[in-house]
Amino acid sequence: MIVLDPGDRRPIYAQIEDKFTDLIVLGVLNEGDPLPSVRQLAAELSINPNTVQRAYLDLETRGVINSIRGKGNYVVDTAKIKEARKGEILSEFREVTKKAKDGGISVTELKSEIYAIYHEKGEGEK
Amino acid sequence: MIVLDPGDRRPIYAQIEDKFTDLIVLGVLNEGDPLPSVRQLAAELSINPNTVQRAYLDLETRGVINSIRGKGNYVVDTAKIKEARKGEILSEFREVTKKAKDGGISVTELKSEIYAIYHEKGEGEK
Amino acid sequence: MIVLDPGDRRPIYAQIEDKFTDLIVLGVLNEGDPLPSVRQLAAELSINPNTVQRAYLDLETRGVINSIRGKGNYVVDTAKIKEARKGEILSEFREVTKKAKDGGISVTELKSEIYAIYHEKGEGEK
Amino acid sequence: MIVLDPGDRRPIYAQIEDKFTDLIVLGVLNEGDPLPSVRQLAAELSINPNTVQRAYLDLETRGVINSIRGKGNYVVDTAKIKEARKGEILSEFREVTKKAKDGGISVTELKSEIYAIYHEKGEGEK
DNA sequence: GTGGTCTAGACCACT
DNA sequence: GTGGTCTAGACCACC
Repeated sequence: MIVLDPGDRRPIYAQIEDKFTDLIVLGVLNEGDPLPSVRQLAAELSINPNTVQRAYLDLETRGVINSIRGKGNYVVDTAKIKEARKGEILSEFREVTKKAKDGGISVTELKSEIYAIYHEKGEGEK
Repeated sequence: MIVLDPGDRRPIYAQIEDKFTDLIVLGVLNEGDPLPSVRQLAAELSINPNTVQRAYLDLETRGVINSIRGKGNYVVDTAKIKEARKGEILSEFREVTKKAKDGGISVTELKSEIYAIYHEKGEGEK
Repeated sequence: MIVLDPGDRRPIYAQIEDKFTDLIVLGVLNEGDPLPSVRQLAAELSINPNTVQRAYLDLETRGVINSIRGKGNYVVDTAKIKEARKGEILSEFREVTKKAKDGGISVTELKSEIYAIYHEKGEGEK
Repeated sequence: MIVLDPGDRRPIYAQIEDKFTDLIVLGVLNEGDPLPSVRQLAAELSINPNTVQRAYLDLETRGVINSIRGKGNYVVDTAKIKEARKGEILSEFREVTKKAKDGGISVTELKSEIYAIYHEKGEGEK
């Protein structure tokens, strides 16, 4: 369900957090769904349970999941997450577009990139 | 000439490197132009000279500048830099566009963002 | 009769204990009154019978109820409970008042809060 | 500067967080002031550096302090903290006052407690 | 020197 | 079984 990218320079816990928010945004995980247990996910990824714990703690702080002692971790609030995520992406998009403008990249070039991505047939990757 | 953003979580040396490549891409710095001396820049930004040193060292490794012992640091090779930078930006742009697609953002929305950025009146600074 | 608050971070057994002492302090439950059976309450709240058992055990240890094998659990000693509870509340009250003082909250502000609470029309529930 | 209460049932990291926010509310720590380094505080309290780290991380997440790699942790935003703290205290105060009302404690009794606390001479404790 | 991440292993509280 | 806290000790990145 979750796969780590060893090439990714970000901390492991951050990758885990992102993967789960992705799963929520994509609609794979829905309100009330349980996350894998701390120990189980740690075993699956062969990392330390503390690292998973930390990721889950962050997710709880951000209001993405609800941790219940002795029971498990459950998704909450998918709507808010999706909205927040959309805002983040748009702000990133604006930033990189500004850089593109400064770097002398033309509007047509950007639009053709968008076209390519939104109309690609096979999902080839992942 | 260079301003640090304390809110930026990236290491200071990385910020410095980026600022200088930005200045090159924007055409403010051109082939042969001198960079401020390590000590002077360190004093200006009130940071440790080691940090500036490291940034300059990285820039030299990447072939952006040329360090001459006892003389100073000089810009080289603006063309290659500009090309490389353009590639980086485009790859970033593709990545964020993919995320936007997954996040359910429409093509029209992206295009309107691009329009807004490319047609905004120059607002002097930042 | 008893309702659990999932938002409450305290352990379920503690919530159950508190609810029953509340019912006693409020005069809903009186000396000799029976508590619901372990199994019945567990079913009602859809929680594990062990959790209810633990709550009842604690209440017995504190001398609030009397467990009779094969018969049930009965309230004892309402007077002592009420006194003890009053002491607890006052000590909590003192503590938070001290914090209020340190936090720069004025006496008038506190008194107006008290006034509001003691004179509010009963708002049925919650 | 910071003292732990072994009798306190709350986790150590939570105690540390509270102590520092207290110091801010009381005006002992002000905007820009540095906190003790992770290792130093850990040594002082003879606890594990990880525990201090966790406390500082939480404080940073809550926007109370600013962690700068290789430099230290610095207080930010004292005004917002003080306001938030005041709100928390008032809400606690309301809650315990309601309990007092339900427990049959009179308004006069509460007011006399307030008087005693706000007018005590020697600060005896801490 | 500083903060940040991770592992290994232990113990506790709760269901 | 579950999540939560803590220790000990290591290594990295940054200043």
